[in-house]
Amino acid sequence: MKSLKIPEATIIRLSVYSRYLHQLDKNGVTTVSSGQIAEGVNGSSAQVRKDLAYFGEFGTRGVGYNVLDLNQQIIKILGLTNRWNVVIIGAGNLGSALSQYKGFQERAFNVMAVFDNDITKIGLRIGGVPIYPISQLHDFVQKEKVQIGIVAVPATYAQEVVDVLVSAGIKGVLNFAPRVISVPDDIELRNVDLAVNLEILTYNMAMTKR
Amino acid sequence: MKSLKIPEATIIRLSVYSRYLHQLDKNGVTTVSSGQIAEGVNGSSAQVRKDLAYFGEFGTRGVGYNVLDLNQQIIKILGLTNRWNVVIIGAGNLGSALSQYKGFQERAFNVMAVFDNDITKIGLRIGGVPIYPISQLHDFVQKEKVQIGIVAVPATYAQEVVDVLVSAGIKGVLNFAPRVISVPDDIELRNVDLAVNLEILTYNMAMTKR
DNA sequence: GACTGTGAAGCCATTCACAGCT
DNA sequence: AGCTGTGAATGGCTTCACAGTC
Repeated sequence: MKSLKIPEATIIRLSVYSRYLHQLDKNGVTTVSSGQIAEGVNGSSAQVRKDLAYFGEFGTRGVGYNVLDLNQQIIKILGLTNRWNVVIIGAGNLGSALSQYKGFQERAFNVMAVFDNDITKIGLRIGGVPIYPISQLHDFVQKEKVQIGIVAVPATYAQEVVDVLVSAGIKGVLNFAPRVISVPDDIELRNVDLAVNLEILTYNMAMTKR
Repeated sequence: MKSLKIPEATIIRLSVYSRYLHQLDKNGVTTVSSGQIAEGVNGSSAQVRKDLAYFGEFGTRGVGYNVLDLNQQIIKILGLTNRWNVVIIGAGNLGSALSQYKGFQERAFNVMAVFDNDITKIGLRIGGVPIYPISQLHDFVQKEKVQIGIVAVPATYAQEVVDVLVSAGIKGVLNFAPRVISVPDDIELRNVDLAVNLEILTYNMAMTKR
């Protein structure tokens, strides 16, 4: 493996390129240049080439990139050639929305179950995904070899839930609770804070007003 | 105005500090050091001090920061002293979840209405927030002086909806649709792509396996 | 003694510019 | 002629280390 340190920003962009390439392919486009990709995703052509260069030489000089090949390569880089087993914890509004989110299924994610401790919800299904009690979370993760847990519970319970996931052998956590979470070093953790995103927006808006 | 260019990463962290300070305050803590904040948010103390130093001198040498004062200052920096009017477009799962998301109300955001073009939903309310037809979006934004639009419609309609928002005089857009959106230079745009977040997770997980 | 505020150093990411291929 | 791949230059963010203050 030659790669050593790849900027996270590069990975984010690769994911965006991938979606754009998929769109191009659907429109019957077979070849694309770094300049065209840049235009499609609001970036620069040098940036696109640099990002791809971390992982190999996917293009043809004088020509460009083959849309399908390139997308296949990116999908491989992102680790999406095999599907991932996912559980969602929290059957509230956000958890329900995430469990039906088409974008997950379309990429390589199987949402296998939702867990909640509201007795009235247990046994129900959200768009085909069953709801189980949190007491079964640990065993389910272990038995079904779930690799990713999406946390959509109130902030107060977030750490507690993550601890259960970790003890059951989860490998990655996507946390939507607005709370700082601790996990062991070998567990991947990403936080999505919806309010933070709005606040960055307002900061910029308040700024430009001057 | 002395500030010229503040890293976006700093703004994101300020938002996180703010939430942590709020939590400290609720626990009765009145004074805090940069080191303690760093510990609470998984950062470094130097980073905390640098972030704050962009905007002024809020601490006392040898002592630390006053929790309440500092949080007040950050809230001011983030532009959250006045409340912002927000509309959500798309009454699907995600739009519904967002419209009831407590984190928005708790900070400075009024979710005034949800818009959708599904006739069966018009007139209903999602947790107190009314649903109106998209045909009324333009006039509502204008009349109610809505500053922020949250886009939670399918990717195909996202640009279309944003165009309406812009023409009605919106100032900021938070886009959840997995599609690259164009807006004029004077409109703030932020994208939250849920699938991208999962994909970064899988990239890192696939990496560490080697 | 403890902790902030900050210049300087170090590190990382992006942009530039061009050599190399088709 | 057109476009990729990449070393070099630039710019930006983070970390270090310490002077300044309480």
